[in-house]
Amino acid sequence: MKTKQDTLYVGSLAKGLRLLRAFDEAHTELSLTELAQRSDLDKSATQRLANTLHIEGMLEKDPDTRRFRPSHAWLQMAYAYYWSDPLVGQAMPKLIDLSQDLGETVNLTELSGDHIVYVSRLPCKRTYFAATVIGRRLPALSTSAGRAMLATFPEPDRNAAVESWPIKRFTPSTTTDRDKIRGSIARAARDGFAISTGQMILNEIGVATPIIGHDGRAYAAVQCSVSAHTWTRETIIRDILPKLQDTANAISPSFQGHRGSARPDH
Amino acid sequence: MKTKQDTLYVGSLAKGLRLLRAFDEAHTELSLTELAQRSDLDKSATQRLANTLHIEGMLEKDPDTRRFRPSHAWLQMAYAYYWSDPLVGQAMPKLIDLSQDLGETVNLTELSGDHIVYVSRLPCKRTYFAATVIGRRLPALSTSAGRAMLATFPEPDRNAAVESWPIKRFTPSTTTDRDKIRGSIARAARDGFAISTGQMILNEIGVATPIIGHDGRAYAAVQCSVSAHTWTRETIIRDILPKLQDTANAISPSFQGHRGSARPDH
DNA sequence: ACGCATGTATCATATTATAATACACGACAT
DNA sequence: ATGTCGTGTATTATAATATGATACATGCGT
Repeated sequence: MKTKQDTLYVGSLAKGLRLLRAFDEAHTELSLTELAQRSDLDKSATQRLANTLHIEGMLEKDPDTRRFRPSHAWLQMAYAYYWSDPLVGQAMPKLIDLSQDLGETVNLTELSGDHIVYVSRLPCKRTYFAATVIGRRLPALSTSAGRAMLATFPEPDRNAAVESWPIKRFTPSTTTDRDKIRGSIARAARDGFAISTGQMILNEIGVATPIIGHDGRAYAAVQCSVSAHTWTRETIIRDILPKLQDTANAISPSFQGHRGSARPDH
Repeated sequence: MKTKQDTLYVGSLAKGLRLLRAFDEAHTELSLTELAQRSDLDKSATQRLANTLHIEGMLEKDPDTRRFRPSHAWLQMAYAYYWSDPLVGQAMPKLIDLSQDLGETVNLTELSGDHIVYVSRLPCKRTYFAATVIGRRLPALSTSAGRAMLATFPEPDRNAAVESWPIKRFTPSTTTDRDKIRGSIARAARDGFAISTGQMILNEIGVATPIIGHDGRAYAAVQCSVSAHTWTRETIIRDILPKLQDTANAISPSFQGHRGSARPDH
């Protein structure tokens, strides 16, 4: 759009990234023309860029169907990420203990702009695979983890987020009323944890506790997803919450600072 | 091997990818000059490309230290990968059951050229975090999973691999003798599973069973890593192996075909 | 056999990325 | 203070590079 502005901006690289972003849960393998459509590039550009990505091992190409797919290199990216994120190394052993102790699925999530990202996931009970895979992004306001984190922010920031951050309706019971969300976050600020019901999946309850950073704010949270068939708000608070909080608290002190999410603001 | 390759090769994109590849377990955050050195690009190119990657959200930049790091987008790549890999969706529920049943760490690995890649990982016991993170690549010949897969290949292919594929010494007890490896694979071909001891980490035993594809070959394996302090070859074969095999067999029939790993051969 | 959609290859053109340069800032040493 | 070094940043003129229109090839359906 405004590629013109900067001589420090390499358009070809950016276009190549657009090809990569064309793949998601609904588009797992793409033909050349689909790729072109989804990344809004003309056929020639797509051809050249996709070919380059293929040669460089970022895209696999089925010799028969001629369709492209993410390669194993995409997993290596996650590998590199894990090492680069100081929180992951600190948290993993404790999260493993927690999941063994609880016998329920435990997740580590981080704030990423106005979304949360599932950074690590320890599935225990059989659960919807789809629900939370590593790397999934969800609107922070619609998740227990996001609310637990936001609850640690000063009130002005909190309110600004509640007003402007995106919300997406996943189930009929997803909360879209921002006032209710504000209330939920206020309660989380008071209690130190957040619980949400059926926001993403029906009959799914999420409970999250914040991992507080050096500045008193949380940019990460420990989250636990359980079935509403076997758990209630009360039993969760009684049996899960204490251990969840212990884990989050055990991670917090050993974790100082958070990854600057600054974007260029030219 | 310069641009002369083709007019279908976009050098700028390839260079950008080299920047991404500069990050690994030993290089978790890089300054501009480090980035330039590691990707073998001059300062100007690095500046432009890194800036582009930053603007596009692929690299975070610490405003103070000016150093770059992988962003959350790197996790999203793994997310997209998971959806694109037909094996993952099939295997996950069964792997979860298995890990719950065994109470030991279970991994799903795939063959990627002459390496194996950890595609999914379900940690149970506290274990070295470093050992196996998602996305890690290891020389196939040095791993139980790699040998279990190779064992399903016709003998000529097997031998060619044993001769030419790379080996890396990780511990004093890593097997570097290719004849011994050939023997290990031959045994795996006979038994239908592979066991290796102390290849990656001392006092660590790996056992793997192949996930057989449509052509009788395995491009994936279910693997289990346990401590030599609590397990022996015999107890593993008695208590772990049957369940491991059941799981691999349960995945195999529902999984037809494998992702073509064809590279361009111009 | 035909049209249509898709993947592939080619090539002249100028848009685009390039790499040399100069500037700014902080660290450290004398 | 004053110097040098190592950085990160910004600005150019230059031509090399990516571009996209085009033509060719291939398969699929009717």
